[in-house]
Amino acid sequence: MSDAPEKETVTPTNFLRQIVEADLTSGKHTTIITRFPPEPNGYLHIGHAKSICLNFGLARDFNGRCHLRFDDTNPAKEDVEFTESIKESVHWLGFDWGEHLYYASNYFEQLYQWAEHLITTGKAYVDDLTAEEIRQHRGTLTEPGTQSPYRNRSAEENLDLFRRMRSGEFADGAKVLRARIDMASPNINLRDPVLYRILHASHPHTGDAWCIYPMYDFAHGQSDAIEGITHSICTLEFEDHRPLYEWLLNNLPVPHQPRQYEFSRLNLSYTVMSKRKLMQLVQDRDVRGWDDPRMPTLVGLRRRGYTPESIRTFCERIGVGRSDSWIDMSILEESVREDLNERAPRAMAVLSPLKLVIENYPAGEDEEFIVANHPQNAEMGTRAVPFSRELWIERDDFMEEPVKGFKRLSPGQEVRLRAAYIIHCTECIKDPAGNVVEVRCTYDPETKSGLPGAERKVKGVIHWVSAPHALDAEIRLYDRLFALPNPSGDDWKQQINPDSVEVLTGCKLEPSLKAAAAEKRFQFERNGYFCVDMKDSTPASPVFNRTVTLRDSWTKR
RNA sequence: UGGGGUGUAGCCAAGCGGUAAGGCAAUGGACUCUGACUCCAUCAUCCCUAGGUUCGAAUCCUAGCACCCCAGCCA
Repeated sequence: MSDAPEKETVTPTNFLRQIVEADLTSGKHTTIITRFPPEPNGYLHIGHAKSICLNFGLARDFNGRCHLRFDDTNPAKEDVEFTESIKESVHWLGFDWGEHLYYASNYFEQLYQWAEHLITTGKAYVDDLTAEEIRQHRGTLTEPGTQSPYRNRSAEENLDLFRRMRSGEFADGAKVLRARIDMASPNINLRDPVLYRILHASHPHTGDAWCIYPMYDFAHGQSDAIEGITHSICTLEFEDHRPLYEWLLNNLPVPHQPRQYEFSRLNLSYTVMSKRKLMQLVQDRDVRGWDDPRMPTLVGLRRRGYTPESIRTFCERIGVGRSDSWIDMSILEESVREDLNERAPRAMAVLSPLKLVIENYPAGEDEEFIVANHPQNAEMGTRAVPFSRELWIERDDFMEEPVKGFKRLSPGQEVRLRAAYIIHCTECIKDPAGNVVEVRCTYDPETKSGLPGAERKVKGVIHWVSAPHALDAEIRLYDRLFALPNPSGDDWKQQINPDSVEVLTGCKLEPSLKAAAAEKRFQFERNGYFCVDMKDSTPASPVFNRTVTLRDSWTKR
């Protein structure tokens, strides 16, 4: 009956969606097939999430499919450790490749045959030049390259040599197979690119079956062709490779002609995204591992408390384009807040405890308040929160001499204890050094939360935890990993934010948090969103990670 | 000084010759038993610059300028 317009979730368009739409309506394709092709040499990060959401999202929205393909052509750098983690992260993010799990290494035999085909047709040759010599012959950006003296070997000789390369006759680096294209091409990728190199290394997936391995360029397009990929989407730095991608497809009897499209990779402020740098942070112990909650890896974000939904929302919001861009961290942060605000049950936790004593509350007595788990969603239920004469409150919620605009507790002032009573501060007690160690106050029994007539307005509301009932916990406060928006240069590690993690012990939690399961997320009222650490937390000594703070329009001033 | 790209608000990003969507950030206000949430309002006479075509240009043309990528037997 409502006239309210449907709240439709519009997926923002982008040039790739338009291409896919056009290809489908024109009949160029009846279904689309995309792929996400990680190299198993590291953990997935938020930049990969952009690609995953793009590729799997396109397939999902246009009733196609998306393959997960490991681009495992370099056994020197790859490891099974990474393939399991990658699969888990893709699933965690919410995508499923179904039966379509592939490895480029599954195509090694076919690729080899195609290499022989190239040799036979005079379009590839075995080169004996060293890596250094090949580099010198390549020319420069402004000068053409020069031909290798081995460039004009006969097809028969090349075939013989290539077969002997395969059989293991030569040492690493002794020979390579190169495409014969154009040493004078202005596109350096076309100056007789290396197709195969000798690598006497055991492969995580093919074992010792091979001692020659195809280069990326010789594996990727053909793998796309074998799988029937219609739209092969990669990042901008591969744009220069597209002529080579197409040259190979045009010169080989492939079963299908995929098309490559490029988009700009994600840059996120205050963090780093390159695998090399992430690896270095882990190896140098600047962080506690790939899943350190400060890392932009998916395992790190997960441990930090980010939800898969929030990361998908983030990827939708930032869009897909071709211009270099730096996404502000606040977009990622706002994406989790939005998700967690709706889904995280509320609880009270005091991070930096200050004792508060209610002088007119009978000693030794206590009571329970039934508190809603979510202020806007009654379906999330209620919980019992104990109250007593001695409470913990946040140190920051008391100021002996309040600054202008301070709405919390100070001598002579009153404030509401969330879900409980209004209290009036009488005095504070200090240690010999002058530090406030205890706050004294009185309460008004008539103002008990929920009581008729208890809605008297007070300027502030603070959270609290009953001291005798409190649970002790460790809480880890995380902040951005780097102090500068774009950590770069040789001294990029000098730019690590020294306060990127602050470990608080002796924090006080309300007792309902006792049985919280690993990864369970909460909003600690007025403090932020927190989750139970999936590795270090135990029922006896709980550990929480701060995912993100609440927006704060007060301390900002 | 070769080749390939990109330039729309502080950060992203729609726009596809008919008179600048949206999000994040920011600002002001309302509401509030979370200084949260929510809500309302403000935020590009202008689209890298300069010319040109056109009744009309961010969109087309020309010439510049700035920035990014490419010289791994990495991907």
